Amino acid sequence: MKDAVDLITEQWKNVRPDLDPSPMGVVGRVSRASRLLERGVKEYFNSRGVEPWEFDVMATLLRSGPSHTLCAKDLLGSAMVSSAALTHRVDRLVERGLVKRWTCPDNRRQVQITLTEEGAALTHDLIRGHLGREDELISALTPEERDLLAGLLRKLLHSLGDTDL
Amino acid sequence: MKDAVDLITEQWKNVRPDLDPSPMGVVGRVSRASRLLERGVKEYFNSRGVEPWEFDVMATLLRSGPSHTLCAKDLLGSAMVSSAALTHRVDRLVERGLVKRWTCPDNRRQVQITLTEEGAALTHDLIRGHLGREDELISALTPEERDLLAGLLRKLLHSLGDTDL
DNA sequence: CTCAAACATTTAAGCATCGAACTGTTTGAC
DNA sequence: GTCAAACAGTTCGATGCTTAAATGTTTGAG
Repeated sequence: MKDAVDLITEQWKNVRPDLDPSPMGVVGRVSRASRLLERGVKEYFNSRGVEPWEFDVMATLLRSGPSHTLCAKDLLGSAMVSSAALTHRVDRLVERGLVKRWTCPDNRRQVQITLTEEGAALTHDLIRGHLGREDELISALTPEERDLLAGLLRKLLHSLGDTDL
Repeated sequence: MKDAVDLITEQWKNVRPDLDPSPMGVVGRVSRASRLLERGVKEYFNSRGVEPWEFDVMATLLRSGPSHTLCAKDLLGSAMVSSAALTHRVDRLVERGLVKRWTCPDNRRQVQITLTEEGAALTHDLIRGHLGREDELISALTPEERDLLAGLLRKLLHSLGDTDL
């Protein structure tokens, strides 16, 4: 069964027979799959009145430990966005009362961000449905295929220098 | 070898042992890989004074056939962006003299977009380096692994309704 | 001790995106 | 033939992102 990327690589072969378009077969599919998956994830969060990035920040705090607190720099590690974008995200979450921002007394350069009770409760409430939605989105793949796919991507991510923390 | 997503799923298992975070193992990795790959691709294009979306539009026209022409609707099919975004992209490319926009005489609702000589030459010039860069980005994977990965993603994309044309 | 460099975050300016409303064109049911 | 609905693009307003510059804090070389 052909997909959009097969059509694209075939077209390239016609136009530029001197080149091997196969790298697109991987990069293009990762990119397209990411967009479609993120679209599906966004649908779920929007149905719950939340933006995906709001969940991302809150989930990182919830996951981080019982204090539900991280400094901006550590939050930045998982977020894959610029520090300016993180400042903006935290601004919005503070406005919504989902996180608190406070200066660390030990190092007044650092800003600590803590999930409020409300933020923690909301995140706990969202995570089950979120995982359910993700499971739905990849339901075409068998458990073995999922593991295989995750394993290949892990190897790729490692080579690209992906690191948390 | 663990990656960032392994750490995230482990943290979830601690915080919510009642849930199975494994769908994140797939969705999270696709998303992170996509961001890192796109960052690498952007570096190449920026080094050549072009934005990735400029190349995307021009490459779609170049691939489409000898006339290097498509109407906006067809361009939209491959782009995975809104029609508003496409209008904006074409505006910018017209300003740079890389494409021409003209109303189809047969159906005056349709706008045709044609690559200029300069746009076609630039795209021909960019494609080799682009494929080289993509090949570099996935160089950690063997040819067999690339095929396997592409195959799994093709299956996933198909289930998500990805279609060109 | 001092002060320049390093560090952590915020502010500022500019851009690409989106959804929704709008303009102009074509189709087809009557 | 007429006119409402469908269609193809564009415009508008708002959002979130980026890079670069700015602010305030800490460190450490001398």
